[in-house]
Amino acid sequence: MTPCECAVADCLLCEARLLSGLAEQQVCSVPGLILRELRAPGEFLFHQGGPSRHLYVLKAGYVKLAAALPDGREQVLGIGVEGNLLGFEGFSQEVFPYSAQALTPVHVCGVRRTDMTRILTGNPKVTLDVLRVLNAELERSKALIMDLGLRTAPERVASFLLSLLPPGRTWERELPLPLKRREIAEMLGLREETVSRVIAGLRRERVIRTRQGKVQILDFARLRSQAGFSPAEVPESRFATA
Amino acid sequence: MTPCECAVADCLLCEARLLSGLAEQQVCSVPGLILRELRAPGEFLFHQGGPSRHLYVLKAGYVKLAAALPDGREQVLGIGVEGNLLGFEGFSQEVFPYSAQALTPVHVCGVRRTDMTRILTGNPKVTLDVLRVLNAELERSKALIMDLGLRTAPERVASFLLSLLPPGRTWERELPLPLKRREIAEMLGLREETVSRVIAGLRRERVIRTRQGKVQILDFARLRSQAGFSPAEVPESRFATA
DNA sequence: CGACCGGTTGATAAGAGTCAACATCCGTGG
DNA sequence: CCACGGATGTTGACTCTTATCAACCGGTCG
Repeated sequence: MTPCECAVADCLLCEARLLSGLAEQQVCSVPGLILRELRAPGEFLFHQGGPSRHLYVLKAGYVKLAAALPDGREQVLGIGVEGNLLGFEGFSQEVFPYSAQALTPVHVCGVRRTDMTRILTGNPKVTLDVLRVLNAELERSKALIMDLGLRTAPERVASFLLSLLPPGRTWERELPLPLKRREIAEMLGLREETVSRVIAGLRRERVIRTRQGKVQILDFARLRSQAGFSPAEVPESRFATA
Repeated sequence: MTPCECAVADCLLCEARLLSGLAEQQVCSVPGLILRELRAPGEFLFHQGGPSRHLYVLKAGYVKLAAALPDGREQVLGIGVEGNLLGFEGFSQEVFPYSAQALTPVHVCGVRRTDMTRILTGNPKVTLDVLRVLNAELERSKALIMDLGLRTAPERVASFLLSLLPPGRTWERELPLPLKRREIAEMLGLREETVSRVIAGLRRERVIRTRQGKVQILDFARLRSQAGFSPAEVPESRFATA
């Protein structure tokens, strides 16, 4: 019953038990089951098309999830944050349908797919948690679909900026923005130049302030109205889920 | 152990057992647990923003899943087909984040959310199945994101048409197309007129043939190349999952 | 028959993409 | 410590795709 050595609270995996040898023990303490990995910015956790032998739980850092078309066009499908499951689609498939690349120093726990199946079947509670996490991910995907399908460029950028806000907290603070213009564009189905222009506009209008990998929202109301949300509507955070 | 009265093979729910009173019995045979519903085309299974008291398993028919922005713009998020879970996001939320509307006569089984939790905790196997279905849905969402984020109008339409193909089967046959031009447009982030023009073009070029709620693919290779898929790549069916 | 709905087509406008130049930031090495 | 070089970000001029507005066709159903 020693707490998991990685010492992250509420970890899906750490909560799970596994019958190994004689006794039920915490998953984390079964030797060789969980591999803890550290990745530097730019490094890949896995590649689109590569064999999906592991699933990951993201413990710390930001990860870019992206898929490319054969001609090279790339779409950022989402940003993984602390607590997210990565490569879970590998659970029912042989190859990863997209790549995961560290944006910041990243800390993950990896589990072999086969082990994960065992863990899941033996831990209904964990499975329910996984269900919830997956559901949340589906939500985020649908939100991105809404952005791409029916918002204009300025609306998409505004919506994106709002999605940087952590759930409960209101704006005020300076927020980390681990994506380059290029990557924001690839996420929003726009071009780098367009994103730059829109952001420049927002800056001119004193709606936001940008500073080197950080953004500060100065006029929350205006940003929200520009994003096309209803006055009351609080856009669920699609980014900082942590 | 009487087979489920709805007589659909491989139904997630029917496979599940539930401890009710004294004995474990099939979920379907517990009176009052499953409500079977029949909906006419145009009718809603549930509304965006409405309270999510039930989850549904779609047994037969097509269902349109769509969400609207406060200003009325509507995005079709996907098409539900036989075997799909509907309103499952309600599992972790109080209100449905989108609406579900029958496109054809539709047959669903509904379960109260609270009952579903009980079913899931007691049936690890079912939970794994649900996981897989949810995963598949995530895939479909990501595929739509790819369409919206980096394909042009003609590419989107081609990609959409290919997504009508059932998984294993090759083209040849005439395929059902339960969506109006308007709805295709709402799904692809385009306008009715644009979809119409692109389809007209494909028809002129003898790539497809259209006839009253049906499409026939005449030139599979050309359609696939127009969609921007790699030569080998078979686009996973995002539509007729059944 | 006439109204309505879904679909098609045309002319024009607007939004975003493209290409190209330039500005900034930052790390590196002299 | 400063100067250079590459990567990132900004801005401008022009182009092209797709949206918009409008008319029209063909079927269906009162």
